[in-house]
Amino acid sequence: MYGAVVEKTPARLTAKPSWLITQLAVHAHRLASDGFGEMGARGYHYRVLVALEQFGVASQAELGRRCNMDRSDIVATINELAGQGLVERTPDPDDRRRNLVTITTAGERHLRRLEQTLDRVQEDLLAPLTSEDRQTLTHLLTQLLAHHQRG
Amino acid sequence: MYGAVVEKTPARLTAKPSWLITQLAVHAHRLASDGFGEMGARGYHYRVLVALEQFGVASQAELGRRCNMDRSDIVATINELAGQGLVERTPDPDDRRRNLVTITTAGERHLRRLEQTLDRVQEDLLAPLTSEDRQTLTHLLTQLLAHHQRG
DNA sequence: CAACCAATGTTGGAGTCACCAACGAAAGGA
DNA sequence: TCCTTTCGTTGGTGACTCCAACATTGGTTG
Repeated sequence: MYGAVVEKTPARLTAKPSWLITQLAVHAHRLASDGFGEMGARGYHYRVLVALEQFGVASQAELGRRCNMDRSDIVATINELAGQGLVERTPDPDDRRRNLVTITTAGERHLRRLEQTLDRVQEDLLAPLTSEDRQTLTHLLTQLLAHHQRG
Repeated sequence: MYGAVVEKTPARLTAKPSWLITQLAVHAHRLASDGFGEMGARGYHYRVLVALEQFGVASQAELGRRCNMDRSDIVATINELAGQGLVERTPDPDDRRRNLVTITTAGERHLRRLEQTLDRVQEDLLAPLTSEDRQTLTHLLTQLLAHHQRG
């Protein structure tokens, strides 16, 4: 009984924060994708809906900046969301370059369901941590992210 | 002077650990990819080389388990590494299903350079944190990752 | 006003990473 | 011997990130 020899991944890897972060991101992404996928959505959809619900009508370029998404990816996302009747895209009368994107009531309803799914994901993701540890982790990550979004 | 109106991303997003982790992973990945890219490598190459150097000769399936990679992605990676003379692939005489993959001295040299690049990445990534905070973060992330790789 | 520059939406692509289904060959256990 | 598992391989898919180019429009400056 030597115990199952679960193949060990190199310590050189597991010691590196970049490894820990990216691998954990894989799990986070999988959890979220599974949940979103069940309702025909994906991460991009959620991001845009949240931004719309939080700040109201916005141009596509604004949405891109707020959600950390490329303009071209916004186009595709809005196409999909509009196709499902979750947002509406109308030309801005004050600036004919822009489109104004609004969330519909169906979109808000959809967002609420996505939100619930994502809350469960957070729970799963942080399951082994005490609430104090979760707070510490969130604080450290926030610090790091803030630093990298400016510099 | 209202200050630059840097478009704010929704608090609903920035409060979620899954958002923080995945966005930070984006930065980590970008930093690492930039460094690796300058020497014609990518993450998969590094992972495999580290595993080989740490545990010696291994079959492709073993490498996949150690590096958290799909068997099919191992094939492509070994093809590329072998094409550059960084690893060698030879059939296992004791098990004719397997290939034995060995790192070459050129591979070890290449790995050392990748390692240096990645060390700089860790520095960049964690720049704003004290060494104590870094330790805390590493500990928390390790806990989480361990949990999600079993369950 | 004219010339220039910046922003916007859009198209069409790229690369990385993760993952899946299927296959033949080979090994191992019942 | 059958049955199952493992292995390497091929050939995909999807999500996310990012880039280059273009025409249209807005704003600014000479």
